[in-house]
Amino acid sequence: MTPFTENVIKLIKQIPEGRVMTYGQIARLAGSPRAARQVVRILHSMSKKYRLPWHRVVNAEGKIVIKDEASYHEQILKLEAEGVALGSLNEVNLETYRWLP
DNA sequence: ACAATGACGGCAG
DNA sequence: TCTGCCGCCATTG
Repeated sequence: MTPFTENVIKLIKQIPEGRVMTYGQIARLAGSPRAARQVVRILHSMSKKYRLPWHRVVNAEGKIVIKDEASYHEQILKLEAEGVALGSLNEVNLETYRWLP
């Protein structure tokens, strides 16, 4: 476990309901501005071991770019359940929902 | 132990 | 403006 990983986990756990963060934003706050992929990896693997709100993390466009379709739909449902309005292309209005720590 | 990969992002062309 | 390539580095096979 690295400090970066811990930071990422902490940040994700801090995201309130009804808000979202982007991968790049998390990477930046965790100390590695270009390490979005690590955030992805951490989310992917850690969400299984820890209970992380991974569904509150979207890409820089506010869209969900997950490969696994089951998880993709699950994320949409969870976001809607928390009050996040999704566009016709399942995109989040980051101006409105982006969480700033 | 080593190589490939991965829910992305930014800069270059 | 839009497309594509490269960086990033922990985790997984």
